[in-house]
This record gives sequence, C-alpha cells and structure tokens, in this order.
Amino acid sequence: MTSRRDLAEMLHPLLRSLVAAERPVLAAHGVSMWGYAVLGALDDGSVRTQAALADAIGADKTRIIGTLDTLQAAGLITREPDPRDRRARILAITGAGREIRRSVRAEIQAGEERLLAHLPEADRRGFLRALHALHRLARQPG
Amino acid sequence: MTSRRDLAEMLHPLLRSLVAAERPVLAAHGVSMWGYAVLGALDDGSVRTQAALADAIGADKTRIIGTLDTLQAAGLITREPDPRDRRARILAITGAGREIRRSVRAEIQAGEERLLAHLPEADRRGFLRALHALHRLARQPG
DNA sequence: TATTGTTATACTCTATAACTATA
DNA sequence: TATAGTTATAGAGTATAACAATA
Repeated sequence: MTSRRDLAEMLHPLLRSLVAAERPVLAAHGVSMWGYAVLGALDDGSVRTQAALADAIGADKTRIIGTLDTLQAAGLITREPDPRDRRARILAITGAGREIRRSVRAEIQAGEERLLAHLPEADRRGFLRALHALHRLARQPG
Repeated sequence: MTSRRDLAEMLHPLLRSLVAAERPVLAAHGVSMWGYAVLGALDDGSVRTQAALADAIGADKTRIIGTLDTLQAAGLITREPDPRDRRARILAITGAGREIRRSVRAEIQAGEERLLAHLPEADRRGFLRALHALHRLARQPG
C-alpha cells in the first residue's frame, strides 16, 4: 500500500509551470504553442499530410488549420497540393521555420535543464528514462 | 546539447492518458475531478477556509464554489460559518467523504501502479522521487 | 478600506457536425 | 461511398470584474 500522491496530482502543476515558462520564449519568437508543436513534428519527422500531423501532435485536424495558416503566412512552412492526390496537401518546414524551431527549443531545454539540475544525478537520469518510456506507453491505444 | 524531447511534450500526453483513466473511476463514485481534489485536500490537510482550499489545489476561488455545493449536497463535506469571522466558512470532510476519497484513491493508484510496472525498478523509484521533488519546486513562486 | 464568499460575464479551448473537392 | 481539408456552431473550462456581508 503506497502512501504517495497521485501521479496526475503531481504532474498537473508541474506541466503548468513548464508551460508558463515556455510562453515568453514562444512569444519572443512569434510562434504559438501549437505552432511550435507543428514545427517540431515537421522538423523531426516523416509527417507530410495534415491528418498525419494532427495525429502526431495529438490535436484534432480541425484545430491545426488556423495554426498552419499563420505559419505559412510567416514563411515557416510550405503547404502545397499533392499532385498524386489533389485532396491532400504536402507540408514541409522551411529554413526559417527550422531556424526558429531550433532557437526556441534550445531556450526551452536550457530552462528545463536548470530545473532538472535540482535533482540528484541518478534520479534525474531515471526520471528522463521513465518519462520517455511512459510517453511511448501513453501514446499507445490501451 | 541534449537531443531529448521537451519535457512538456512528453508530460502532456502522459497526463492526458492518466486523466482519461481516472474518469470512469470518478464517475463510478459520483464525484468530479475537482471534487476529488477537494476531498483530498480536506482529508490530508490543514486547509479550513475556501480561499486556502482553492490555493492548495491550484484552483481559482470562484471555480470551486459549484464543486463545494455539490459535495455538500451529497453529504461528503460540511461547510459552516466561522463563529470568529462570519465572512469565512469552515470546511471539513465527512466520514462518507473520507470513505469515497479512499476508495477512489485506491483504484486510481492501483491503475497507476500497473502503468509504472512497465518500468525497471530503479527508474521507477527515481521517477517517483524526482516527481515529488519537481512538484514541490513547481509550486514555489519562481 | 480590505477581505470572504458569491454571482455574472466574457473569453479561450475544444469537440461536433456539416460542407467542398476530390477519389 | 469514402476521404482530406475546411468552415461554422456549440459546449466546456477558465479568467475577470463586480457585488454583498463582514472585518
């Protein structure tokens, strides 16, 4: 019988504080939270269509449209019709988009490292390993 | 230069999946998520007034009122005027409230343990230790 | 004048359904 | 008929401001 706090009870304020720390960084580079998520998925990944992108970042397909409009207008992504299926649109990150993504990411992770520096090295490593594993598990159905 | 994912990027879907797992448990016992948080704070803690309660669970004072109404109507908490300061109301959990809180908590943590069982023992322990520490840090101003 | 609890209002986010153009 | 993207609408959740009672 454990007498610890519930995981969600601890994760919720932690996530809130991380998001609050990200906000000024994102604002300084002129991208929204979802915009940053989109740039990350396009920079890292094999995602090419909007439906696949929405699924990759855990968003509804209807919700990312405004974000894509903004990113495209700012020249951070391209969105071209797929010649092989003219219903679909092929997304790609531009050089400028990649640049912004890398700057934002570096600043965000630098802030995270300052937070993680409070932990003993062993716990810090275990935490990151466990988090990667749980993240993979949580994204599976079931 | 780390090449890991952002913390928030991993924490967000994990929290979502934990919350989704809690939902049917809470529904089966007839309490809302915020109701469960309130019962937890009152059962554990030294919180007595509504303002202190709101602060303890990270909610706005205007947001918990409907929750308190529901809990009181269900006989899970009491809410009496403070004779020493008639503006304030003294909150307390009832026996029935404590009973429900313990059942829900046991079920939620049992589900969490099933998830954590996927991790190597050392990472699991480091994860929980780190999470407790980060939770405390995140609740501090700064 | 400040504070506790309350109510009312507005704003943001998200989910759902319906539409278009292609297939 | 089914699918990719889009638009419109409604709902939930949240924040802000204003209020009554008490200090």
